Amino acid sequence: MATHHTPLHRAAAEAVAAHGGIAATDLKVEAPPRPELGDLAVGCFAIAKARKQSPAEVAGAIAAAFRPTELLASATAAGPFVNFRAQRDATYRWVIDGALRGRLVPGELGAGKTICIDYGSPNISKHLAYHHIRGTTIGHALAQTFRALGYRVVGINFLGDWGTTHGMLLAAWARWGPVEPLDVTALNALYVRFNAAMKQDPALEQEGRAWFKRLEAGDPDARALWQRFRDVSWAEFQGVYDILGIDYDEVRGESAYEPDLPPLLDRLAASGLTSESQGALVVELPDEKTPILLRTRDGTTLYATRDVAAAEYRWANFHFTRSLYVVDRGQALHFRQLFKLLGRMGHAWADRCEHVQYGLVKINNQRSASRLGNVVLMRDVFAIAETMVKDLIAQINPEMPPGRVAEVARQVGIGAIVFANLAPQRDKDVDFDIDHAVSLEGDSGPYLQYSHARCASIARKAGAAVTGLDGVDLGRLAHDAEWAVARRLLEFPDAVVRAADACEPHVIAHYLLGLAAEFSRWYTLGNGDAALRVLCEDAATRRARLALTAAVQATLRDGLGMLGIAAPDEM
RNA sequence: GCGCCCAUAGUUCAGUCGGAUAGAACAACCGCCUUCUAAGCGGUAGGUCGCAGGUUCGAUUCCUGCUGGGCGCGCCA
Repeated sequence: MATHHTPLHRAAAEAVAAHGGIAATDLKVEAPPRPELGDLAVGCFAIAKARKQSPAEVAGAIAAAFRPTELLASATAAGPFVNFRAQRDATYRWVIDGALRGRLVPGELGAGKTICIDYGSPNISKHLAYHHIRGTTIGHALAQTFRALGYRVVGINFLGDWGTTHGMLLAAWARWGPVEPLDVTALNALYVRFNAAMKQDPALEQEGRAWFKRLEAGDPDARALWQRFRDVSWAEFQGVYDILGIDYDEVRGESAYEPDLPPLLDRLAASGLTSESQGALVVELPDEKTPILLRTRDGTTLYATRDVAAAEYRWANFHFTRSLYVVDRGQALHFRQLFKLLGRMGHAWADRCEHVQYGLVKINNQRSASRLGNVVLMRDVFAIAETMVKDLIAQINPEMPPGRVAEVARQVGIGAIVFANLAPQRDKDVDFDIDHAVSLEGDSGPYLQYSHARCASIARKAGAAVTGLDGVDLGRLAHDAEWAVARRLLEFPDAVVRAADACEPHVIAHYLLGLAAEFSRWYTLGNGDAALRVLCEDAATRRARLALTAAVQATLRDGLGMLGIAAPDEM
């Protein structure tokens, strides 16, 4: 079952389906491997099976019976495939008009649907280390993508601000505090020191647990100190989110669910799901070797307990179509158990919850972890990237005013880092390497931004911006390189929908690389032949090429926006 | 031991709801700045798609086994 997102794809599928035997929505419409074969291809395998004929026979019959339509000019059979050629004028019109009006992607797809996305969600009192970039950028990209498709998105930062870890910090403060001025670096150092000390003296662990128990019991001193740690941490995190352009809809940490936990535990006990094991409260789950723990033998709650409460809160408040947890793969077991538990509690919406997992960011081939202290900070990598871009601009574009340089250097530097984290599939581990993370050429964020800046530069030089197709003679777009660009634009809707369905932003990242490459090939033709430039002599041709350029620019801008990457007009 | 994930060019990665000659980028080599920004473009070279079976008209894609690597497996999150 596939839904087609452009009228051309629908027309091609219908032309084949009209021959009988299969529904248009069951036909895959794709681009042929080589442009000389055609613009859209439909394989006749399924339909041939249904009709008990050979695929080539069916393809031949469909091609022979084909009559041109407003959108499709011709159909030819090539073995088991029917290859269609599009009517170029009509296609240019649909695709350019759609891109200029931001309506290439089906923006009504998510109408009336809500998607909760839990992403980022760092622990307070710890650094935002570089490895946090992965989940943060993937989650933000998904939020932006679903928004573009018309979904109501609730971006949630489920701050890790509760649990034994925070008791340990209070214990560390009691031993070695106070620390002034207080910032996340100081808090993180306390945490690392406490973990190191705990290795020497296991009794410290109990100290940490005792402090968390005091915190959970509402001890005013513990609460006040915890609140301060939380405020200091959030201020730091927010600075980073601002740089990344992230604005959460909900910042509700684990602590927010604390009042819900006693009644939740009562309800679970009453349901008969829970049992006691070695002093802890657990729930046994089908096909799981280990139970899920909800309360320690000390009587304090756990991550899983608060996750149940948070899931119920999200359902009660948002009635989500999907509830996504963008969290690293290491927590796969936890989420599998959590969702099973929600199901056993009778929540029919449990199967709308998805763990959107991603691979590790490794540093020097090691897993980075705050508690070990072997971290590279996100801010430090940002700073390196900005400096690299600044140097490059000084060489390439020395006339750019200094204030503008600072802004663009940040946009491009951050863009490079964000793109490097979004380009591989989620599941892949990525090794941190500064040159790779801040790649400025080849398949990179800056390459996309550069292509966008070139489009913008052409528009600037042309004077008036193209806002519509009135009076534009699209028949002037006669070059195959221009057509190749339009064909690529035609694939944007499907790329966006696929990215959203699979929660895979890299689909968009790779689509944009292809679009930028196609545009760059076209653009470069003008280097050798002035008649092939967008800003050529002939006014009517210039208008048509400007419209196509504007469509590319808009699509790059929109696509980069979905990835959470800025699209500067010059660089 | 059990579970989950990964394995494609020297390197980093696309392609995998089975389908037409497996694509980019980086690195190497050769070209293109009187050029709308060369952060670019063209070309050459580089692949037994980890191994072995199986299903199929057809497998890099699905299934099984194996090898190699990663992660996880009750009181952290």
